[in-house]
Amino acid sequence: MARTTGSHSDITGPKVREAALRLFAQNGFAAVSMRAIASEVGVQAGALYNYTPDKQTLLFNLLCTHMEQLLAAFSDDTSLAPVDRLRRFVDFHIRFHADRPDEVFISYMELRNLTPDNFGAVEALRRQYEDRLETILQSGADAGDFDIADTKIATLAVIAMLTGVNTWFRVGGRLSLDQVIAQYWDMVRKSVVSG
Amino acid sequence: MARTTGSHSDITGPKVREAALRLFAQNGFAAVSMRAIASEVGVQAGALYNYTPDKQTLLFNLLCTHMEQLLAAFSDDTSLAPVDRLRRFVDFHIRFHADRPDEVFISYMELRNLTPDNFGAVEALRRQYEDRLETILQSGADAGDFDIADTKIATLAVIAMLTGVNTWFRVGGRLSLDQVIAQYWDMVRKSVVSG
DNA sequence: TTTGCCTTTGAACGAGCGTTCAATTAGCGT
DNA sequence: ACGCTAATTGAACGCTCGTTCAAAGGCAAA
Repeated sequence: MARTTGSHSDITGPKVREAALRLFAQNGFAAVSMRAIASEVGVQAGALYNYTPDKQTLLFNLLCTHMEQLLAAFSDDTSLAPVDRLRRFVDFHIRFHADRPDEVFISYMELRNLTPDNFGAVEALRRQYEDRLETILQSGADAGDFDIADTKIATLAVIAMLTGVNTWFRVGGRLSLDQVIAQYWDMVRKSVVSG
Repeated sequence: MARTTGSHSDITGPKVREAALRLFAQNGFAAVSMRAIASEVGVQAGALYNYTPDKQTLLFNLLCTHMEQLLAAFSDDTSLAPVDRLRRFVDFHIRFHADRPDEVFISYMELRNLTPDNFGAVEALRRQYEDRLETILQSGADAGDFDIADTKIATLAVIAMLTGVNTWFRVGGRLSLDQVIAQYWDMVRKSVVSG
């Protein structure tokens, strides 16, 4: 049985993941050494291997956890009108991603550093998230509320547009998050509603 | 005077840049060794240093060249109506980027591997390109053709949406490039025109 | 106080890294 | 045919990499 009181494991474990997340986001997976992560945590490199079998798995767990939290955090409300479901999605997506810039960054930048198996697992989670939006767009198209030539393309277009916020938005900048969300919602709504 | 006929320099030089571009796009700058590039070209690693002072400059030149070609390739026609100028921009952006997936990829993924000076230079070029679009949006807003709360945000939103095409579009896929452009133009137009 | 396990250290491993450079090759101008 | 020089080789430099592991440390239970 693992020790609880006085165990460093419960402290060091999260610190390892936090340091890896920050450093991967800042410098890129390939450019961050295990020694650099260990130094950030305050231990020697060898100690990291109590918390991850290897560097690859460390990255994979960060990406997987992020995607799972993303999926768990959004719940569609199919009783609403499609336009309101879409509004909720836009609001959620921008807020959730603005809260987690590092996780979002590595989720887009470090996919190629995953082994094929790990990449497949993360891709499947991402596709699940995209499907949530596509379902909303399809509902609106079926109801005649939306005018969309191809819902798959519209899904990817909207997500790309919304996720782009993360490349420039900073808390305390010229615009508040609410202002940003308002404008993006205006653009997204107009881009899909029937003309 | 450099030799021309029979000189390997004129052959090896471009081959080095092409190999570096492909490998950087495929595996990431940090994960590609000079020996890997040399092997792709068919020379030893030392020979690369006839064509670049170092690995960093090799990356910088690829990004710089790409941005300069992008700026040189698009010319706005201010005599057209704003909506037509915007249509031309959307068409150009998607086509130009779809033609150069590797260049676009490294231009977004490898910015952080540039030294601060080199990063600044590439960023300045990128901002120039963004300004081209913002000018168009501003003209349309001034003329009352567009309804845009903040032209800077709209600029970034549109570019993010359009550049997102590169993450999934493949020649020979379900949709032709013309079909893709048509739908993106429809969405972009609706997202900015007066409602 | 002793026992026993969890945690960490610190050294070591083989490998690969970017870069340099003297020596060699090979082809053009003469 | 020869000399010149651009182009390339191949070895070497010092360094960092991910990972392993025997040894040591430290805390809880007995």
